[in-house]
Amino acid sequence: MRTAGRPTLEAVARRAGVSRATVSRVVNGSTTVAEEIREAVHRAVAELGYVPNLAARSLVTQRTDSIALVMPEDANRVFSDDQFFPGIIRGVSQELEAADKQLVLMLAGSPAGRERVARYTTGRHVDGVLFASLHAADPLPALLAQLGIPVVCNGRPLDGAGLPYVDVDHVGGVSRAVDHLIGTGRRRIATIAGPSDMVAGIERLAGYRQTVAAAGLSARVAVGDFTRESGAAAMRDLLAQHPDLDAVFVASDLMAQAALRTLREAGRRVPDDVAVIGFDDTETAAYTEPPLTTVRQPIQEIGRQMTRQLLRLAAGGSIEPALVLPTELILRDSA
Amino acid sequence: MRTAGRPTLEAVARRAGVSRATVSRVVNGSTTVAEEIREAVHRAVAELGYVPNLAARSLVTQRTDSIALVMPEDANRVFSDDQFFPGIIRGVSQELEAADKQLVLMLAGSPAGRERVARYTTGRHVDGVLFASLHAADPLPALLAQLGIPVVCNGRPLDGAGLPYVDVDHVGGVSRAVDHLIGTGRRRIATIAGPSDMVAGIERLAGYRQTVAAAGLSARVAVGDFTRESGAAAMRDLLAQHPDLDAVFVASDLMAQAALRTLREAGRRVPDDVAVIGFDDTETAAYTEPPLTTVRQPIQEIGRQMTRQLLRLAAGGSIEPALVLPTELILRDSA
DNA sequence: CTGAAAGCGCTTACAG
DNA sequence: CTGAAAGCGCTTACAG
Repeated sequence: MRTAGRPTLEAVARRAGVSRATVSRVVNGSTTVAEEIREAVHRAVAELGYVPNLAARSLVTQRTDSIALVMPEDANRVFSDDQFFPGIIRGVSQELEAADKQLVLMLAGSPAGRERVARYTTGRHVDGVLFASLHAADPLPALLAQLGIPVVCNGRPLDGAGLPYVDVDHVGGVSRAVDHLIGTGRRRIATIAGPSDMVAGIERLAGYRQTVAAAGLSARVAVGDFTRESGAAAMRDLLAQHPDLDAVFVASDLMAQAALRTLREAGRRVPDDVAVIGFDDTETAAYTEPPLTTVRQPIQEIGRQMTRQLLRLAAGGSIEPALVLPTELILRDSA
Repeated sequence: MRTAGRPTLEAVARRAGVSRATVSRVVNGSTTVAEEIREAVHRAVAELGYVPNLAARSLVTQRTDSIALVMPEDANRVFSDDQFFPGIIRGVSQELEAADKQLVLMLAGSPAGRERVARYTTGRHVDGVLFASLHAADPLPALLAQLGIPVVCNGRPLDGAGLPYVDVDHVGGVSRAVDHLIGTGRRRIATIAGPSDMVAGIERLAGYRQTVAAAGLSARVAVGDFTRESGAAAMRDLLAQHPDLDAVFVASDLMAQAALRTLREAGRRVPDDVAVIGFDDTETAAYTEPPLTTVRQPIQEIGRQMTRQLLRLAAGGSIEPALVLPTELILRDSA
């Protein structure tokens, strides 16, 4: 690729008849430059089509004006039609756009991917790192934080390292859902839980357990991994083991959609025979058959808040160690 | 943020008792370094936890090892549960990961967003630019190409600038779909087209028109913009204007899903009263009610091919100006 | 308010 | 095979 044509600060300075320092000041919006000089510089910039070389700027400012969003997941999971990660990306983009920063997206499902993330982020190529999800006690976030890189996680980190995070009120949402099932007369309430190595899986299951227990009901649990296939398999298991169930709380909309289909195939009517409640309130929920009652979590807002926290941190400010966003029960036809 | 702790090449050189040049060679895998010196350097790197500063490297190499994926769309469109963009992102990520490059994601739905993209990409912060979609005769890709920045587009650019692109065989796919409808006895075949400022919208409509015309049938057209809401509205229009229709080819799965629901609400049975065929074959298609017959396009493969082309271009190689991937009719229950 | 100069952390001809 | 030196394109104290 050519470097040839691209004008540098130097060229602008010559053209405007000023020093490089002055051009730099004007380009960076310093107000201490005389009006007419500023105009001359702007003219030269326009005439030459000057655009600052960001690598050079980064080298001296030690800032890159970009941040990384790490998704420690399989590409399959991230870009199935699960709306979770896209929602996070969208929230992050919005805040970043407002702050005029760039988004570097990093998938890190494989060991090689994690290696790349570590290398890249510790290489100071970004001003901070956002983790879109976390599995088990992933050491990477704490490692980065230790190297002085600002880090914010989605979901409370399970390693207890005290990193800042944004999360939602899983337990409150689930218990409202289960209470709704109980309140409408259901007594044999099962759950399809999320993965047990993720805080979302753990907490939603805990919410279910404590709510059924509080009502004196027994728990019936099958476990999925938030994918549709796992939801269908879990629903089949539940039907086999607890053929008398009359309701199921499913820890994600996608798994719930699969559960609805499995129930239909098994000849169970929803909600007449079995009531179903999901979790997420992604767009899919309104288009299932029947439309899905679900616990809404503000996915996009999670992305936005994480980003705000990170930018504050990167700017040297201090932030609250945890932000917990509310959840809400959305009633449709499935329960 | 601190610069303090981070070791530089200089530090490694001192520790290993060699020059910076030598360290640089070892770090970059040059083979012309004596075995024992190389080992000493590696040891020093490990002991110090040295990671190259990428901005400094970029400044001299004029490469950034990252590429931008631009989505000139509303965030709404990109991250609704339309699987199109996520599929592209996924394909791009995979190829980039293999090439050890970074992905910078840029939404550019708004004028301000487009401005940012122009500034950022012309600022040489990336080695090349991928356009995930294009509207009307967008001048941005040609502008970048003119500045010497490698560009590859998804879909044939409508400005006729001759930029390299990757696309799918829209017309072939659609005509197979419409022929299938005709072959199964449908005669009053409508279409819900995509946006008329996008090549995918234009070509799929053209494929529909020429196939019904070839069969001596008349066209019934409503236009959507690939979102579900637009699909529902278009379906209502079609029912109002052509209550006798017995089939509809819908230019995207998401619009088709909405059309299915609208038909159901209108009391039409699918496929008995009205046959429906979509386009995309995203995961959603298998989960609609009834499961959707659709034209599959290899979305992820589009992303991969675009990326390969771009990397070749960025490496100074030459590429084919156009790559057209095949489409395939997937039969399910809706037609 | 403006400029000369140093320096950010690398890579790469060029000698030897 | 290795090192001294120049240079990539910026920003920022420091003087004046």
